[in-house]
Amino acid sequence: MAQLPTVDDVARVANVSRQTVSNVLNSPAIVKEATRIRVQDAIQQLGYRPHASARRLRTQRSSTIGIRLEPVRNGISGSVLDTFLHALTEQATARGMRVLLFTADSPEDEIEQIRRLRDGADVDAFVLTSTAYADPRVQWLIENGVPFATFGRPWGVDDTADPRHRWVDVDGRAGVREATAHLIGTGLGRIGYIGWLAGSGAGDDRRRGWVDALSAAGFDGSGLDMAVDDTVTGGSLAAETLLTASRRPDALVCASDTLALGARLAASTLGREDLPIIGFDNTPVAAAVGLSSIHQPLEDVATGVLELLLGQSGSSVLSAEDNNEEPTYRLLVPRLVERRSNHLQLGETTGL
Amino acid sequence: MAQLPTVDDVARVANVSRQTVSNVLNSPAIVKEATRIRVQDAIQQLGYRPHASARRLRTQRSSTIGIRLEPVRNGISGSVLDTFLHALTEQATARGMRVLLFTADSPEDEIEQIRRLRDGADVDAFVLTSTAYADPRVQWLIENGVPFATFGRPWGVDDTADPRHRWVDVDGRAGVREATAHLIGTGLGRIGYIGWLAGSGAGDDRRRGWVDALSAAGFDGSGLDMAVDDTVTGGSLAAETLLTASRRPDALVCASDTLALGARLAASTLGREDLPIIGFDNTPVAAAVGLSSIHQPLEDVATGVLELLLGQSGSSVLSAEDNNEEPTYRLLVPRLVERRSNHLQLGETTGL
DNA sequence: ACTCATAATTTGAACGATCAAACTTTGCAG
DNA sequence: CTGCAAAGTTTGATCGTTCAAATTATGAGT
Repeated sequence: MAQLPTVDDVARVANVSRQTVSNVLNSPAIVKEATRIRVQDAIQQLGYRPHASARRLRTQRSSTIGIRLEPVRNGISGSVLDTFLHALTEQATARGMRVLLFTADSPEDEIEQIRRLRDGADVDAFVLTSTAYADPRVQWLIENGVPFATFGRPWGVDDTADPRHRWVDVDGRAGVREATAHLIGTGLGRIGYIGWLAGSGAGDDRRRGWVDALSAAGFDGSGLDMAVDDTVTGGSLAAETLLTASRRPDALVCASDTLALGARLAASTLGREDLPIIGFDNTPVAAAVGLSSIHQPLEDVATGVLELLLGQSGSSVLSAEDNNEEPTYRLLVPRLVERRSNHLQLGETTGL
Repeated sequence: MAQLPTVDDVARVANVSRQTVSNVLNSPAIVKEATRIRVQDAIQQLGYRPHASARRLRTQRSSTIGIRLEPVRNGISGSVLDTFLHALTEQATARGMRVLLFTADSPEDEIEQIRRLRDGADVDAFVLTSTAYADPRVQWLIENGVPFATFGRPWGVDDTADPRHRWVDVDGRAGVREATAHLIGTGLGRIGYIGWLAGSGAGDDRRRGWVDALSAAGFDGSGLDMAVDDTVTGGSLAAETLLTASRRPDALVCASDTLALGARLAASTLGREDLPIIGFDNTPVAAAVGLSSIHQPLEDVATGVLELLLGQSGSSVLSAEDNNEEPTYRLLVPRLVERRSNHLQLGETTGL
């Protein structure tokens, strides 16, 4: 295999100097048009592409974003991070940045991996997902002056306070509020809620949305909510408990599609195929089974993360210090996707 | 922020030359023990880490593997690639390699992206997933001498022929055969099969496994199989058709968990909660719903891919030419994971 | 035609590491 | 104590690019 062409090769063919070739690539405006065209032809002809490592060495920028790939967990909602990662990669590439993966066993290990990648000048900025109360990673990154942005709020601390923490999040509370209000709007009165155990930022936030909507409508939610692990079985058991209690809900809102799927299965088993159920995350599973769900605008999250890191249109990482009075966070609004249960659809198509 | 320390800084502190520091890092054996310790102390003290781009420029190796992140599709099986990606990243890191993501709209675009990353010397080798009949990407990579390995066989061409194509795959045929034989072993005679439409390598292969097992047992499969799109609805409709036909199956094997989930829903609707159903991929959804499934050893696939690319223990990419008579492919055997349907479990726990 | 500012281009140095070759030290046989 | 190979260490060059400063070309105003 022949060596890859270098700036010098291009310069020779175009009859200019190294630097002019470099200028055509990096600041075309300062090169005379005739020269620029000549150089571009030479680039085309030789199939030249700048050597990424050489450029990075000289500019002291890696143009690379690091992100941890979380292990596949309970899993139905795994597609959320997957979709986000896809959007992030796509948009980062469009801005001339690369996305590098790493894995870690724990927050501490994640910090260690971040340190490794940063010290090797491999990565300019990091994107963190799934932030928790008093997240140790966030604290470490701020203290060490490493540029980063998170998909997830700084739960626990005053959300908007620290401009050194740039974040994007989806307003789960508003989403659940809307979903609950929607059900109320269809004439239903007893809307149940199945959420996660207390203590997770996102979980507590979503539950508040349900409370909001009920009290706005003047309804009483007592005895209509459950808090369980984020598993299908958890959702099933919770739904079963609610649906066999004295005060039965006539619709359910769930903190995740996982719970919603469990609830759907339990409801069907109890002969309540028609029970309206709304999940959260709008996963492929929800789409497949015909569950309504609250959709997070993940592409917009990716856009937001990149804008906070790189500025409106830039392609190099801004340091956390030089923010120009812009807000350093974005709170996006999710939207409800309505579906009819596949159980019903199945019955209908059977009839044909 | 202070500049990161360089080899020269370490050399100064340890009272040796640049090169000795480099040797301590890259070939510690040739450095006298006393010196080595002194240098290592200095490295520790300064928190030195080699500048990745500088090293890559000099060595002309990026130590980076590129992989395309596919868009989230129909989706239940999305976790397969996710899990594989996680395993690959983890094992690659352990071998001193990085994993860089990219996206593409089509095979042609994927080739274009690969070319971009290769020409920029950003990536040493590529890992391809989801190979198809006469895959254009494979052909391009071979012709252009770009090192790569695929998760998926070279369908269509003689599997083992071309040593320039290094691949790892899971023997779906054997998996389905085993699953079918297992059902036969429990005394069932009419095992149905729901698979994909003809024309996909993996799909046709899996169907053969079902045929294998039936003919080995001397059973007749006619009228017991269906070919549909890989969707939950597809699985539902197929199962419904089979279960309401004159010759009804008393168990089902499916080409994916997606189909299996659909089949499970349809079976339950038809009052056949007890119908044994086996899916493929062992996704979180299957685990959640309590579906038996055929599990692909994705960690072993990642190990295999890296061994084919880097050799048994190396940490730099081997060119496709210098294979030492080793086979350039691996066909791994999946295993059946048995579960009892959650519908049943739900009923049982209700009884308590 | 002559300034002189500005545009356009070129040259030398540097980024931080490793390679290859040169040099110095060590250890052992004669 | 000398010679000489092997072990250990250092020096100079280089990877391909961009930065900073120096140089040359262009053109408007007098």
